[in-house]
Amino acid sequence: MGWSGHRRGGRRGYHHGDLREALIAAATALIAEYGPFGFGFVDAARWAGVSAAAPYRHFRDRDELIAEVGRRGFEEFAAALERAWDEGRPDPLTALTRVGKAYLAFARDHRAAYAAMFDANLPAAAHPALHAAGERAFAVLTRAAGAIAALLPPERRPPPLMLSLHVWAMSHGIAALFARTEATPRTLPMSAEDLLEAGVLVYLRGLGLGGAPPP
Amino acid sequence: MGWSGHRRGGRRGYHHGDLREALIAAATALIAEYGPFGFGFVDAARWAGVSAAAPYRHFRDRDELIAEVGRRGFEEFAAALERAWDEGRPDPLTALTRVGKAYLAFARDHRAAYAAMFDANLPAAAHPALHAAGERAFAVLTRAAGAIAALLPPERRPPPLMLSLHVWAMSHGIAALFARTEATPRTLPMSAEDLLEAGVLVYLRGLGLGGAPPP
DNA sequence: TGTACATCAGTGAACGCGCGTTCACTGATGTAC
DNA sequence: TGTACATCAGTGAACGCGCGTTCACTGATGTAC
Repeated sequence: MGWSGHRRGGRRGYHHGDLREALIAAATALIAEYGPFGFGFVDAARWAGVSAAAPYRHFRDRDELIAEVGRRGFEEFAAALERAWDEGRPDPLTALTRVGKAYLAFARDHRAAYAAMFDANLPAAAHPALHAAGERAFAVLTRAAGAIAALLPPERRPPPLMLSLHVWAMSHGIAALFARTEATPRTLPMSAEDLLEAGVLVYLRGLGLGGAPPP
Repeated sequence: MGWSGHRRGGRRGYHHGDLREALIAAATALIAEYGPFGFGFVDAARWAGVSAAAPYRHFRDRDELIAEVGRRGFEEFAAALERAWDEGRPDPLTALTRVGKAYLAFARDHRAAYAAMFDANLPAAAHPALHAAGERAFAVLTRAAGAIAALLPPERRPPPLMLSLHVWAMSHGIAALFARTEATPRTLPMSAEDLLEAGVLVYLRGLGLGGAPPP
């Protein structure tokens, strides 16, 4: 995956073969362990088994490396949400619930990418590719929101953008507060997934979707 | 506020007078500017105008200083939410809307504290006072959620804890994604405050509160 | 197929820097008498 | 009221350390002929 060269396995000689990829893998591993601020260029080089000067052949600085981890993260994230949405099959509400689970699964399984995407706080202006990828991922959500909104008669139809912002905010809030177990050993009455699913369902019901209030 | 001594104004002689407070102020200023990972013990000392060794008289290390900023943040946060809730006057829905605004206002006006509270990721076990203060702040939300839930007939009443987790998650999500303007110059169709208010109202309507779906 | 050459990824030594931490000290403060 | 003394907050010098960055270099690779 993403491995373009003819070399296989580890380092073979004076040249690395695919140091760029190795550095991205290093950053991913190190961010997952120490957070986006807890690692450095030298770490990444050491992890990849090259000298401290080598990374400069591939990245201007640390931020550019983090930005690349985040950019790829957003691409994968968009693909995962897209897959979960599956064009709204079998119906938009079921599909949106699946998207929520995919969101949390991504945050949990790609901690480094998620941190690079949302915690690293890289200025959009300095990292346009990162920002553009973020927009693409968000667009998937907004498209889903459009399909949900279309279930309602036009006069009660909310702006899809608002809907997607709400879903995104609740997803991110739950991911940030509860799904990354490490620091907050808060005892939840339910799993993060169930909490998000319940929240989104209540919200959709508030829009007039999915039946009457609970019995 | 919190100034217990008889000294006023700045440094006067060999002894600082209230270095502990000065270091907390320094950390607050520095975290607001560089984030919880972007400053160090030496910075804080310099900011407070003392030698690099002085902070050790008051804090074991950097984390303990951050934890104290976070602990105080949670105390203030709890007080601000409590004030906004105002025992649910004039009615719980109006009061909860006020709490939402207070939440975002706090995140914006106390960036350093908010970051120390939610981004610094200090292990709860190592910082029990911080964790306890966090619980107290969360308890305010849960109390409000109880009053909201009590508006519903028992057979349709959701667990207050779930309700408060949902409100908290959406508030934190919006604060993290949109209210801290710096990194994400996303153009919102409305203010973060209005977005949160709308989200919470839709959610409450989904619970069966606050009237029918919009016209 | 072989050879000379250009390219450029990675080296390793070197640097300045600022951080965290320690230590014996110093001098301001409060208190006992 | 004055004096001697204990306390301890803050000093400043010193240290080791690892980071980021630069530089002239080296040697592996691919390619032109």
